[in-house]
Amino acid sequence: MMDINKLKQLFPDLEEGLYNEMLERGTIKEVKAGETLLKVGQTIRSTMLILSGLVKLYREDDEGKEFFIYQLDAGQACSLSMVCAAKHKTSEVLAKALTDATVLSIPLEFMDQWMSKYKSWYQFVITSYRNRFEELLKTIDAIAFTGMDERLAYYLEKQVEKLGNNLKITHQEIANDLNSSREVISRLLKKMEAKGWLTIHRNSIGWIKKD
Amino acid sequence: MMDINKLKQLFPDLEEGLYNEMLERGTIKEVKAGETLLKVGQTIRSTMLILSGLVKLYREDDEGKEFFIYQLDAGQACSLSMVCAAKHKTSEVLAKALTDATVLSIPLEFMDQWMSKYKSWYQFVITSYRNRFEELLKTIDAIAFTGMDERLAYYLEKQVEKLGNNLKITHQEIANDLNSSREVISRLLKKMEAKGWLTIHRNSIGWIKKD
DNA sequence: AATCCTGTGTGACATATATCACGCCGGATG
DNA sequence: CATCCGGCGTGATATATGTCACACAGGATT
Repeated sequence: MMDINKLKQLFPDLEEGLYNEMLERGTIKEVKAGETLLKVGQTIRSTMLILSGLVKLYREDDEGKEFFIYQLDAGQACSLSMVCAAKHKTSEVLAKALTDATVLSIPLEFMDQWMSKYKSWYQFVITSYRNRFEELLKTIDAIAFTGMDERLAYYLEKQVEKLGNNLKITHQEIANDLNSSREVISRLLKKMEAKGWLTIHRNSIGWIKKD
Repeated sequence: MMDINKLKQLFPDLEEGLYNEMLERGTIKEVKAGETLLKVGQTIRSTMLILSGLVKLYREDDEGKEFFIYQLDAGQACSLSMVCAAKHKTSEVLAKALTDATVLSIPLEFMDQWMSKYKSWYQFVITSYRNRFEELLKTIDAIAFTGMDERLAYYLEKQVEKLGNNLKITHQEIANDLNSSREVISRLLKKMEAKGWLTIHRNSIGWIKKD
């Protein structure tokens, strides 16, 4: 159950009244691992705050290929859904639950209200935006400046940070996230294993590299 | 000379008092084409609003290679410099004037003040952020999903939009912006010329393609 | 045990892009 | 005019990555 204290832990530094209003106005949704929270093109009617679990965000191309851009932890929010100056904006990204997750869904109409009513809210929104922005820049660095090998290493490191050093993931899934192909990923993983960075198992990867 | 009416034209929908304060607090700076406005790692002490000209934003890698991410027109602002919850943040991007430009430089201390004082200001900041964010996503699409040919076309189209259909630019400059090499760009341009999309001249490119 | 199915390994090949080497051209400068 | 230099064209080649074909292994199902 979600009470105000948990909310405070997850989203510190907000105003008292805001916590109450969040609980009052929002609805809690449970999603299972693998489920889609938000599709590209879907009209955004509410904003989502992550209470537990991990949510992965993807960019999609015309043919439906999915490119992983970043993921959201508990205590974070989908920045894009928090600001809709023009109502009926549609989503630019695809959001999927990586693990089972709980999200607090708040109808958009409160966004504008809270922006002016709670100073702490717009600060939250703005720092949220800024942080996501910086992640995007890092993502761009990875694609623009480095090869698949470094991108893969960066990807795995991020996953390990969040999920611990025994990743339950297939080579194919990694390939999809990086918009590459299974064979390429397999070969690169092989090289990394040879360097002693990790161990390859069926359906999982054991991470060893310390730095 | 910058008066309040020009300011209103460039940045519509702000509050009366804000325009006055902008002129009062800000300093106007003139920069020549090619000059650097902001270096990576430089501490941000003020925010910049573009009054005239075009400013290009780059991401830099360790070896100093510059990757073009987007550009700012008159009436836009460097989003990253507008929010500095933590003071003494350093810049994540490199900003260079593409043409001669005029910018309004406003010390950071006013940012927080204005955020709470002027509703229109934080709306401006937020929509600014959102727009830049969407541009970043498009940039990611271009690198992640498409080849050099499409990226080049996209790049040229954007330039033409802002600068008209006679671009004064060298192949080398394009290559730098796209983190590619001159030869590749030259060859691709050749193909596009063959398709009748443009004409190649020394130091310039004439754009023909309508859509 | 025999069969399937999914994940993985691997070689051969295609393609895009980067890099190198060199030559050419045209405008600027002496 | 002669020279130089920056911008451009072009072939040869290297490398990274994507693609195809197929083999294999291990767990699950029958």
